[in-house]
Amino acid sequence: MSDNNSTPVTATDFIRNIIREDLASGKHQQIVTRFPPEPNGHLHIGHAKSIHLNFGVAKEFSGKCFMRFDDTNPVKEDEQYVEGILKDVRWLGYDWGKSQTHASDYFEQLYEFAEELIQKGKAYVESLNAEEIREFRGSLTEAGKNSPYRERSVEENLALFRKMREGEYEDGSLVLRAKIDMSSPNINLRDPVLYRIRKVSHQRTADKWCIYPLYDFTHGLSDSLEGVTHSLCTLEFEDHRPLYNWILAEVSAPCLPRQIEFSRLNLRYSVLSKRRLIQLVEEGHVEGWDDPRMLTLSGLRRRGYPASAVRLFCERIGISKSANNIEMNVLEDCAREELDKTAPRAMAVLKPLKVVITNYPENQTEEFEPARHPKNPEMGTRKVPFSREIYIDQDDFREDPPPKYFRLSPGKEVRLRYAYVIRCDEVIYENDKVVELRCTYDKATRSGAKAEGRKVKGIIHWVSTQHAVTTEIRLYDRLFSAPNPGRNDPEGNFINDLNPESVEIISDCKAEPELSTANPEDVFQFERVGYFCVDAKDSRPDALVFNRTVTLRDTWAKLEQEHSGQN
RNA sequence: UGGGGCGUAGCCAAGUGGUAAGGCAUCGGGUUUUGAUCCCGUGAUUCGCAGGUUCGAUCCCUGCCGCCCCAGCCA
Repeated sequence: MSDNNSTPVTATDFIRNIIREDLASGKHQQIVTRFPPEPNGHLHIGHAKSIHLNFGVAKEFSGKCFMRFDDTNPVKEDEQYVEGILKDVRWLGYDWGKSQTHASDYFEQLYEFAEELIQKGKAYVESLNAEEIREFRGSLTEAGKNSPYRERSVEENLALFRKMREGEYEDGSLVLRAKIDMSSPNINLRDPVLYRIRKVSHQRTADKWCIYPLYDFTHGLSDSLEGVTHSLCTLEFEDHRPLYNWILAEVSAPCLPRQIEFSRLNLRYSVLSKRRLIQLVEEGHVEGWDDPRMLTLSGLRRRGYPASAVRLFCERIGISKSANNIEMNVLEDCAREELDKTAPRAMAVLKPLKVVITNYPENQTEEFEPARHPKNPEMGTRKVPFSREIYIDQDDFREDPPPKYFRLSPGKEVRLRYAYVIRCDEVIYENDKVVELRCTYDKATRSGAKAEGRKVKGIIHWVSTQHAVTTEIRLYDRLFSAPNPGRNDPEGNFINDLNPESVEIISDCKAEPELSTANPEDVFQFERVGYFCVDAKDSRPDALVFNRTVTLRDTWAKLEQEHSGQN
């Protein structure tokens, strides 16, 4: 968050409870956390949960949070992701100060720890190949077997390991393994691999190394080196905790952080695994990582979600260890809540229907000056021109109105927001299609004037045709049409569950002139319709493009749907 | 059928041996020149199931059921 006020500690979850106890008992004077992404993809809303937890907790308890890149696998990682990740975390509102680190910063120390393990007879160089290692590992129900190389002498192991570092062996020919217990019921303890040979250049250390440590060896030691007190990660690492603790106990690690696991985020009608996100991008189902339908941070941003809405979302879903499947409307509602407070209002007609006000003078124009925000006068006012010809939305007219339809229909009246009450006198057709409405206005009903006895229930938005700005609007909806994409496919193929209507582009929308000066990422509430932001990539001053962030709540649509559902 | 977890309202989620917070959704009602916002009200005789301990159990014990994770030289 950009403000410097300390956030009150209001959230209560099992992790914060542990931290409070550790602080109260004096176990820790200051808490230290870390957010450790691997630079091999972009951040999504699931990462936001972790960022919000790690940075949030550090801030709440006046601690510190490291921004650490877990870059131990150069074949998968790329420096280009680092920049994107940093940008996303910053956008979300977090600041790591000078505490940006890389696991690769510790390669030399990690190597020393590995030698220490060897010296203690707690690690050995393995000559079995990958397939043999797998076979020797046993299965979920069968114990593994000791490798024939398990009892190599310390001297031999040391010599071999040093030569591994020197580059004397080929990729995959040798690995360093921890010597723990091949019959452990926890497979992670069956002599896990600690180092492998990869003669590839690392994005940061270049060709300095040809052996790289694996996650289990690296993570706890990096935590320890940074003085992390609480190492927060997701549930799938629970089984790794004994190994995490084993490594820290066996070497002279500076401190012993406590790993605590929480459940990862699942959101209905979406996929969040990195693998699936990559597939969506690579197979072209979306435009890219920042496609507004993607729940990546860059996608949400481009969609128009303010960072505060994402933070609010993280706040609402909480932290626990139980499996969860959050309803999409929770996310959407967070956007509404934040945007309602901050978005200036404007009128825009998505699907224009021409209306001629027959009793309004031909060449007359007048201006209304409504507030930009109904509850926030500091946001000022805007000028909205009115004239004889206007556009209204096709949705706001029905030839044959259903019950409780408050909008325009033949012979009926509505109020034009901020302007006059009009009555529909005539409907003009062209090939059986309604193309124009002829209406008359009542001058006495001018906005602000007293017009007693005129109770017009319906209020619709409009735009003066001669003053309108033509824009493109992209109506986005959820990317998937199934609550759990891939769930009902035998192969788990989630592509079939893509929502074919996740985007509708309409190119001739009409907006009030005020919008002509809008800048990329500006968000507006198009009154009665929804929240829209200026697309950061495709919009140009003379050819505006808006993305729909989220619709307004629409009780009428709900009502109508219920009625039609009954028929 | 090895190991590790989880199971409190539609969706999240606190909680404790003493009689079930809160949020979102829902459904009512009020305000409103956005069918928006806002405001008020609304749901668990019950905490996966079955036993047991106890004056008393969601919380302790036993058994059962369901779901998730683990056999990368990925993280």
